[in-house]
Amino acid sequence: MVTNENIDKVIKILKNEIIKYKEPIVGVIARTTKDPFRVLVSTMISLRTKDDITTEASKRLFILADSPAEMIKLTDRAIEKAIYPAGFYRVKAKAIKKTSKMLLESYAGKVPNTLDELLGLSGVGRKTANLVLTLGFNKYGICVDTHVHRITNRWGYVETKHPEETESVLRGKLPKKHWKTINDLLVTYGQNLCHPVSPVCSKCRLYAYCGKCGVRARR
DNA sequence: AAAACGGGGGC
DNA sequence: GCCCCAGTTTT
Repeated sequence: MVTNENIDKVIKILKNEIIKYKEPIVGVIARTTKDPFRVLVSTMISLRTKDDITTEASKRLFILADSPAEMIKLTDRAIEKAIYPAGFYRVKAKAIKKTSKMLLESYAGKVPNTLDELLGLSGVGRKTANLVLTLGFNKYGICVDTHVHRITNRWGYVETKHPEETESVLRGKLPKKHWKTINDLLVTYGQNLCHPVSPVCSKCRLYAYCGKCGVRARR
C-alpha cells in the first residue's frame, strides 16, 4: 500500500529503477522544450500515441510551423501529412489548427496559463491542460493519463473510477516540491513496467508497497 | 491476424 | 454513457 508516509521512499526506488528503462513522457520534444506552444501541440499529437512516434511527428510539424501565426497558414493536409504516423491525424490536425486560431483571436497568440482557459481550447482535455501547465509554465498540474490512473489504483494509492477522480485525489497529495518528477515517474513506471495486462512484477521493487501486483492485475 | 495502445469530442 | 478516430507495436 502506497501512503503519504512512504511515498518519498517509493519515489527514490522508482528513480533508481527507471534509469534502466526508456526515457519518459510525452515525447522528447514536450519534455525538453519549455515553449508552451510546442508543449501544447506535441501533447495534442501524443494522444494515444507512443513517445518516439510523437517526437518524430512533432519535429516534422515544427519545421513547417512552430507558432500559432505560422500554424494557421498551413493547410489541413500539410499538418496531416506531418503528423501522419501518430494516428488520428485528421482530428488532431483540425484541433491543432483550430486551437492555433483561438490562441490568436482570444489570447494574442500566446498559450494561456490557467487550467480553465486551456480546457476551453479545441482538442485539449484535462491530461493535456495539466501537462501544459506543468511543462510549459512550471505550474502545479496533475497529469493523469491512463497509466497513472491504472497503476495508482492498482497500488491502492487511490480508489477511483474515472481519471478525473484520480486527478482530484492526487491533487494536493503530490508534494509541491517534487510533483513534476513524481508525476513523470508515475507515467514512466506505468509505461515501462507496470503494464496493463502483464505487469513485470518480478522486476518491480515496489512489491512490498503494492496490494495488487503479482496477485491480480486490475485495471 | 488480432488486440492493445500515453484522450478527447460529439452525441 | 457510448462510439468514433488510425497507425504502430505486441501477442
